[in-house]
Amino acid sequence: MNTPAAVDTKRAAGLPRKGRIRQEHEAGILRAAERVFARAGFSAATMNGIAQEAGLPKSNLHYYFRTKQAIYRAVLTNILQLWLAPTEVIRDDRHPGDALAHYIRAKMKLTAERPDASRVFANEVLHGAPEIGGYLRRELRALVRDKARVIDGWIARGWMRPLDPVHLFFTIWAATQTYADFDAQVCAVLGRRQLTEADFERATEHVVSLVLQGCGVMNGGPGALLAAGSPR
Amino acid sequence: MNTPAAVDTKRAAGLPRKGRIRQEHEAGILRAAERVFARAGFSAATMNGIAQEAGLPKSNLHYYFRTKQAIYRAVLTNILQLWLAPTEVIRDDRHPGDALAHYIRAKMKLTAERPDASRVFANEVLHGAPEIGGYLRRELRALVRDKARVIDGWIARGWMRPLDPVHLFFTIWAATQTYADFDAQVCAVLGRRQLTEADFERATEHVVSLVLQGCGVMNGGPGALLAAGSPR
DNA sequence: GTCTATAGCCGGATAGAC
DNA sequence: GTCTATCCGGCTATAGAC
Repeated sequence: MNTPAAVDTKRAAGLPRKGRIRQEHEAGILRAAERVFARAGFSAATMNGIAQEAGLPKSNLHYYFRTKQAIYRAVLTNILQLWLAPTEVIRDDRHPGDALAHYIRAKMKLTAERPDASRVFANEVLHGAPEIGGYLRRELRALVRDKARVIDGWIARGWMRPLDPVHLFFTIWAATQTYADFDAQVCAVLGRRQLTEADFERATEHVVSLVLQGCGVMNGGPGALLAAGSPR
Repeated sequence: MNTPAAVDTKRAAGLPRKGRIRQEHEAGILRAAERVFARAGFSAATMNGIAQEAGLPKSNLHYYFRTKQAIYRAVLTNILQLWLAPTEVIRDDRHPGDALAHYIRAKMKLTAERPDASRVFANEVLHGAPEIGGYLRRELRALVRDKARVIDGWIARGWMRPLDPVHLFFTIWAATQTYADFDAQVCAVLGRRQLTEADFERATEHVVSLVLQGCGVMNGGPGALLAAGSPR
């Protein structure tokens, strides 16, 4: 929605080209909105709250986006692109120990760096994905089907034990995103006020080693993994 | 809040004993509220919606619970008890392959049978656990500490590989509850309108085998586990 | 204990001056 | 393009008849 491509589409349709100010304000609004939606969810989030977070008067928001829902949709569109990019490393010219470890690390990095994005997405799906349901049924489903075929290839070559690749994705998504979405619970149990970088490193190595060993692959790239799985 | 103990407390404090009608209506309201809060979250849920779901006029709700928040808290209290009960099987007179498999199956059974409870809990934690944060920091944290000690004992006896028991809990919770909380995403990817019993069985065996193998234990009780590792 | 009517507030959206 | 003032609908909560 904010990409050059989208701008060109609008221009082709005869709408005015976006000025620099407009682009900057729209981006600022979306950043603010992501924070507010993450904290409050869609309905408890207020235009006032977003406006304050963005440092603009409320009615200015309505100038750039017609409705609150339009802002929400734009935020989700940004997130979806971010979310699926890491799957790129899952390709059948790679070894699963390498590819899966990279994938999990990339997902966990996103979780650590963009927790608000994760929470907005979680909230949307938790309430039935009213806005992005179609996207999930089309693009996400097709993507998972492709990647599942790659994993089936690895299994056929004996590089990992037989398992259901689709459920493997569910588990990886859940295990990584829980550190953003359920942050409050994780902090409560760990006795932290907020998660440190060290916490995230520990969490990452935990998930990587559990999943790799769970899949029956144990050479996870540059050494780091074996530390966790050595005995036994 | 609805237990006999709570009633007695109130009586001791001089408040009127709960009549049968009152108990039934309160229970009906809480059941309805769980569904509505699960679908909409706290703020988008309306007293009107809960009243309709419960088959009562709106103002009747205010007779039994002073505020919407009071209903919400009562719903959460019920859920918390439900949620922690399955940890009971994690005791050091059991073998991890047995105990962990039972625990995961119990959690997944709850997820399948009480998805709304899971979603209300998820929504609460996702938004920073404003109501149950104290409970999580005290009771949940203490419980996890105890159970982590049990798992450390299993590791010391060589019954499973060394890993961080606390993060293991995070992973198990995430991997099981995702089938309720992210139900919309799971359905979209699987191409289902809603998850069948067979889907849940498959998911359960997937999580059990991934976690047990990931923990380096492979004798999971009465045989059932090994089936999951067979070809698809 | 139940229900109707309504008070009172809040938030999204808009009109229109600058 | 920006901002103030305001409308309007919907929500929680309560008052008070039955």
